[in-house]
Amino acid sequence: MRIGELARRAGVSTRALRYYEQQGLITARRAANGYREYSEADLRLVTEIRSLLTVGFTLEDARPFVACLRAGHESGASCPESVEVYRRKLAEIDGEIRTLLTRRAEVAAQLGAACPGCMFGPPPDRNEGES
Amino acid sequence: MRIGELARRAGVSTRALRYYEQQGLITARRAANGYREYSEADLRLVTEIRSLLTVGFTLEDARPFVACLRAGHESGASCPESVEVYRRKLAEIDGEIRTLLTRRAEVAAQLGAACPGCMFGPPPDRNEGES
DNA sequence: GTAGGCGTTGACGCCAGCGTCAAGGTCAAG
DNA sequence: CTTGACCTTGACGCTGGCGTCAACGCCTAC
Repeated sequence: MRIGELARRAGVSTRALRYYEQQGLITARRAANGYREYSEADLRLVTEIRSLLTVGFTLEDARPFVACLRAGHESGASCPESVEVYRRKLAEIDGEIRTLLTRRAEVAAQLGAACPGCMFGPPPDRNEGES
Repeated sequence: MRIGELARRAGVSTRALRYYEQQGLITARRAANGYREYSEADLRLVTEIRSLLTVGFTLEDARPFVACLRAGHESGASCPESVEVYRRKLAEIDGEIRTLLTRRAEVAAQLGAACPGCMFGPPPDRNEGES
């Protein structure tokens, strides 16, 4: 398939696909006229990238997953490099959550001091986030 | 005082001060030779801006606080516009925390599926963030 | 005079992940 | 032949808060 079809099926823009290629995440066979030609495996790669991005990963983070799929594994997370990225990201997210909780407490304290009676409820509980 | 001294006393770069001025957050009287001249009140404004930025506010968010101080109030948070920014920010932070908790759960689930036994403990609890 | 430590404005660089034109080539349908 | 949908590369724009030159003026000390 060509880039337009891949874009539609993957739910991304053609610009994004060319960008991923430029970043070395995906590659494309070229037809005689210069058009990019993609396979079903490429669709799989792009959907993997997209799902990772939507969870807050960067394109750099996605590299090991793509490499893992390219290496023939069924899941992009089957390789130790991918697992390592997961662990790193988990720690990173935890750090951000802690930072935000600290900020929230500071801002809430300031708001409470400036305007007693303006407060809502408590910070979001971790139970809410679990699906 | 001139820009260098203000920068040292406020703990920011001169570039930052000129940027705040360009954004209309602070203003400076000009000496005969064109040098910016600041007062103690300006130092107060800059420290207010800095403390807000470190808590995750943008310069845009800081505007009402600066205006409040300029209006003669002792605290930048004494004005209703500032309080409104606090409320907005609080809600914003809560949203980000919820997003991160959701992501954390998703990533943890993926990690658990890809590598059973790789998990650490639970997500950070809200009690940790409160000083 | 001159070294050098202060100040001035202007403008590009950075980070990420693209959006959005610009200016064209390709190909099938009518 | 022409229209029009598709494709190509190249390059600037965007968001925020500055860092970092560049090229120059001011002022004091020696």
